[in-house]
Parts: sequence; structure tokens; C-alpha cells
Amino acid sequence: MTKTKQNTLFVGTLAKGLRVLRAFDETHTELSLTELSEITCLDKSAVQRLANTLHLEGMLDKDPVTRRYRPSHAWLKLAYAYYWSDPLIARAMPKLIDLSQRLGETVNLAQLSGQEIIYATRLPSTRTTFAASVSGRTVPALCTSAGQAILATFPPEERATAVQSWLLERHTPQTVMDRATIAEQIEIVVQKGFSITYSQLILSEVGIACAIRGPDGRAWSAVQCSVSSHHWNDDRIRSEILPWLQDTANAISPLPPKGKQ
Amino acid sequence: MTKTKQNTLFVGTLAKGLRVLRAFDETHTELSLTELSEITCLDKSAVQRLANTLHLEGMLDKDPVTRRYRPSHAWLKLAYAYYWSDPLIARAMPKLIDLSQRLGETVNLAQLSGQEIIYATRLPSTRTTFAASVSGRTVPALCTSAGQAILATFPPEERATAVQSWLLERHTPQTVMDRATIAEQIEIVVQKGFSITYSQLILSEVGIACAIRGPDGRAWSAVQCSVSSHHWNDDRIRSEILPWLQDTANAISPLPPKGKQ
DNA sequence: GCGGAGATATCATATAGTGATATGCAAAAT
DNA sequence: ATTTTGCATATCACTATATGATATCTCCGC
Repeated sequence: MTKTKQNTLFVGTLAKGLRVLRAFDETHTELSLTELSEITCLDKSAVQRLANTLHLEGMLDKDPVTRRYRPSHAWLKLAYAYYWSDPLIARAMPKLIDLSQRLGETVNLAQLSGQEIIYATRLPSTRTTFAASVSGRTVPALCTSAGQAILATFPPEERATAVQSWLLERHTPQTVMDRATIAEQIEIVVQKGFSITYSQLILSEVGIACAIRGPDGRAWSAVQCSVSSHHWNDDRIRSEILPWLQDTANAISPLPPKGKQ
Repeated sequence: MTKTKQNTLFVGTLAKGLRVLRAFDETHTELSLTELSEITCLDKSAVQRLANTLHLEGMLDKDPVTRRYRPSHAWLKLAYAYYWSDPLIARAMPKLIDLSQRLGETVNLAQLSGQEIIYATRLPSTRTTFAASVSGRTVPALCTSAGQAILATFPPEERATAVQSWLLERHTPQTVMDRATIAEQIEIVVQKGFSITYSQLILSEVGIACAIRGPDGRAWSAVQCSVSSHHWNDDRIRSEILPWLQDTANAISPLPPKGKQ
């Protein structure tokens, strides 16, 4: 209902079902029918049917006693299918493993997804927050070293509009919320070829990122490394981490020439 | 169509949409409309509408030139939601990171999902196959060290029927396909409290697993470690890996007493 | 420039999903 | 114990919505 996308090629019922799936997130880890109904803004009855269907199809687990629904293992299987479908992952993975071994620090593969960065794979090497140890997290691109590294490969005008309009989100007291400052930072990234951010997502966490450029020089992903500022000063980061990070990013870079065969 | 689940609480359209999502896997990484139609056994028109809807809703990417569909980043976001929803993951993750650091070898968290094991989190420490480096892979439980470790915590009758009836799948020439042999192996696991398998999924790969038991002694998950038999002999595995593995599994074990509060 | 495969668009039809309402169940409140 | 409340589950008549056959359009190989 609400204002369904008129089109006849659009199956509203399926869209509603997806609303139910997407109702689950960090804060909504298990939901009752009425909660689902509230979150999705769908009719109670509709949610009942949709959730039931998702349950029968193995997409939702249902607690037999509380009657609440939870994501099922099928959600992980979908991620597995994604990993196979994205050629970058296959190319990057062995190199990321090497890098993580060499540095002994957390290494991530970040991809641009709209205005956000999604951490497609994570190789945590250190106790950290839960959010930083599992893949699939999304964060506004402007707030992250990876996002800035990627944006720095964009043509100046696109870069400018991105810095002007893209989503921002405060995660720590230190999170930079001023777009002018971010613009400056990114210009520096353009010069240096890498990006470093401090305490943007977690306090005293340093993010270092190098873009993975396509043949046209433009990047959609980045190799990123997170370390603690208590253990690493700027000099050591630049001398002991950056070179390897850069090498890894470059090694992943060349995209296949798109040949049909 | 076909033989839709009669029930009025079942929304066929949604189920069909899910069929489209699940058409993607290791071998089907990007699909055209006609391919989707073949795989899902759905009408061409139906697939057209469903795929289009999934695309508009951001669940499928569409190559503007080849017109083929691919899984989108949303699939990773779903996995992220799963990770938050499963309390075991949050409890296990820091301990798995520690373990992976200590051993310097690949560490996995495996969960029982039907007759299969699903690798919910992976911390690869060594170059390995792609399938073994990304999470979400499922493998028949009987073929894996983790599956055997879990089954060994089941009451004898259930164990027996599982060994008799559950799915088997050959992955290497060495994969044990004889149920009697598997039964024997699992009885040994019951005695020893851990499971070791050789070359079952990949040649010269050794899998070592310890079950994560619930308060009732029964397990649904296991901590698993994969090493190369070229680098590790039995003695070293038992003395240098097993103790830590066991400790980690035990440390994760105690499930919260299920109190409402 | 032709032929064919596959993607896109259209449309009349009835099936399949809708949402209001009613019943059932269990835990919290009195 | 009894009542109340909050949710889950079930039912049903209606029509909006998905259906699938058909037609058109577009791109590639020959």
C-alpha cells in the first residue's frame, strides 16, 4: 500500500517480504509479529503471513516458546553466494591474508556502496569491538579512511558533490562532522595516495587505507588496516604498515580486461 | 504453481522471490532472466517481474550492458544482521581471535544447520582455497571434524540415525563415504572429546574440532582448526593445537541460563 | 542486412494476497 | 483466583494484484 511503485513490473508482495527481512539489524536481533508490523509499517495480518512464509522457507528461525523470529543460517549462505559473485573478493582474499599475516594487525577489504562503505571481508588480528570483527557492516564513506581513499580517486567535481551531500554520522566525539575539513583531508589523500584517520569510528583507533584502482584509475574499493594509536605512532605506521598496504592494494588493482571469454 | 503450500498463511509470491535469490551460488554467480527462469522453474514473465523488483529494492545488481543480475551488497548486510542476532557469535568472536593469534593457523566457528555444518566465521591464517576463506559455506556434517565433534555430543540413538541417514558428499578421493566407518570415528570422538579428520574436504588438510556444549551437554557448534598435514604431524597437533582449541571451546560453552531478564 | 536469442512491454483474466474481525493463549495485574 | 492485557493464531468475503500468453524491441553474430 502506502505508495507502491505503480509499475506492473513491480511485485509489491515481494517488496514487502524484503521489508520484513531488512527489519533485522544491530539493534533488532529478534522480533515479534507486532514489532515487525511496527518497524515495517505493514499490516499485522500481512506481517503474519510474510513472516510465516519466510519461516517455512527457512529464511527466519522461530523461537517455539517466545514466538519471536530471528535471522536464519540462510542469511550467511546468501553472503557466501555474494562472495563468489564478486570477482574482486576472490582476487583480493589471498593477498589480504598475506598482508594480515605480515602486519599482525586487522585488515579489511572495503567497498563503496552508495554513500557508504561496506566492509566486505575482515581479518581481525586483535580484540576489537564486535561491529569491527564481522563483515557486512556499513558506515558513511566520508567518515572512514577507506571512503576517503576511494573518493580521492574520483574526478574533482564528483568528489566535491560527494563531500557536500553524502551522509555523515557521528560515532565518537572526535568524528569530523565538518564538510570543509573533510574536503581538505581528501585533497591531502589525493596528493599522498593514501588515507589516515584517527578516532573516527572508535576512540584511539587509527584507520589507514589505500584505494584499489581500476584500469581507468578510479577506485570502488580499498584495502584498509586498523590499529590502536596506543601501540602505533605515526612514524611507525608510515614505515611499517603503509608500504605493505600500498603493495597489497596495487597487487589487487588490475581489473580483468572485461573480455567476454 | 507446481505444488504451492496450499495454506492461506503462505504467500507464494514471496516464496518465488526467494527462489530467485537462492538461484545464485558458487557456480551461478551472475544470471540472465532466461537462466533464472530455468533454475527456478518459474515462468519467464514471473522471473522478469521478480528480478526487476529485487533490483529496484537493491537486492540484485544489474549489469547495464549484459542485462545479467548479480547479488548485491545487501546480501552482506543481511549476514551482518545475522551476526548480531546470534548470541554465540558475539561470545565466541574475541576468543576465536585470540586462538587464531596464538596458533597462527586457520580457525573457524562451525554451526550445525540441518544435516550440514555452516562455517559462520572464519579466521584464515594461511593461503587456502577460496571456499575455505569466506564464511557461509555449508558442508555435510558427517564429512567434517566439526560435524563429528557436534554429533558426538548427541544421545546414542540420535547419533545413530544421523550417521545412517544424513547427507554425504565426496570432496576428495579420501572422503569417507562409508557410514560404518564414520560411526566408528564418531565413537572415538565420544571417548576422546575431540575430532580429527584428514583430507576430507581438501587434500592434505587436517581438521581438528572441539564441540561447544550447552548446559545440557549437547552441542550445536564447534571450534574448528584447519592445518596442513605437511607442516603438522599428529604429535604436534595434539600437543600444540588441541589444548588451546579445547580451552577456547570450553570458554565459549556456558550458554546464558536463558533467564527472561 | 538478415536471423535469432533474449530482454522488455502490454493486457485481459482469475487467482492469490488483503485487512477487518474473531478466537485462543499465557503472563501480568488486581 | 479472577480479570485484564498483549499477542499470536485463525477465518473469510472482496478485489486488488500477480499471472502468463503474446507482441515488440534490441542487440550480436553471420
